[in-house]
Amino acid sequence: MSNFDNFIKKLRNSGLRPTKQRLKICEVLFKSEKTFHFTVSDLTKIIEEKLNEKISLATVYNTVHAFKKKGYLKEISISSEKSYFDTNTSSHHHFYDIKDNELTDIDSDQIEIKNIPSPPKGKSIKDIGVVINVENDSQ
Amino acid sequence: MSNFDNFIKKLRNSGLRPTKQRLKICEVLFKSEKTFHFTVSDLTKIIEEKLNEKISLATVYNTVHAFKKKGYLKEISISSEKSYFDTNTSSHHHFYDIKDNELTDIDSDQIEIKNIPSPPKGKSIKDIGVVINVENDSQ
DNA sequence: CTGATTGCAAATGCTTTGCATACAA
DNA sequence: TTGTATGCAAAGCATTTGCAATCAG
Repeated sequence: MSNFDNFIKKLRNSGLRPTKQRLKICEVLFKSEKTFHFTVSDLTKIIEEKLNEKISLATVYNTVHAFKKKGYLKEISISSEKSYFDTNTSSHHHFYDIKDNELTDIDSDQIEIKNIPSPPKGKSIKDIGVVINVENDSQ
Repeated sequence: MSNFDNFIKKLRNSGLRPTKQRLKICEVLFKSEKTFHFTVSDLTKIIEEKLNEKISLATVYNTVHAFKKKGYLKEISISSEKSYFDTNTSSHHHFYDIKDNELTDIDSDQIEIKNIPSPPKGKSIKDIGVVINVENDSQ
């Protein structure tokens, strides 16, 4: 079965109509096994430059949010300047290069967090995110 | 010595002229021992409502950035929706209530992180941030 | 057909900029 | 006096919204 058919199934299964635009975006995001990080503007650029297609910005936002809601994407809040999305939706952490705006994944089991303090009264923990800010050695 | 004089010294020491606006903002941010989190719009509102003063938005941004650069404030990137600043400039972590947009500090030594993976080649660790997302129990 | 989706342009919200005016030293 | 800082309005940018046109089922 081709990727294409998989994407159609994937979308159908979650109640999203497999439109041309959504399939294009699937192609960019989920074609490879490799996960990656992107901003909406990255994604738009890829669609325009690599695929030579034009999808309305509103639709890209729309789709990214739909995919996020369906759990195909995760939003990462690391920089106040840029809003990143991650095709790796499993619980994991990140290295973040402040200068280069570059994200690298860290497997969840690669880091051990001990002594997690109890959350404020009446609240419970939903998720833990670790960001390790890094910088080039020589500069 | 009054707070006021302290603020003047503080500003002078870092090469910032102690203007009326900057002193007002110091008053809001550093009067109490307690540290807190705020957005620029929070800060503007406090100045207007509590102090009954009017400081131009541009100046508020200006000052917050100047204070950040001088190390009097820290910027926290937790939510892609809001940009928070923290009067607690020591290395520490946060609980974050996604629904209420509420931040709570966690002391740095309250959490132990083990097995910190080595950073990408040629980069070194500058800082580690842990965000524990929480949610109200009953909803 | 019929509701979902798209695309455009306008609107929003936050932040920055340019520049004349006011201020601190 | 001289360079800083302020304040305003305009500009920028990312994101959202409204709505008519289009598409999928």
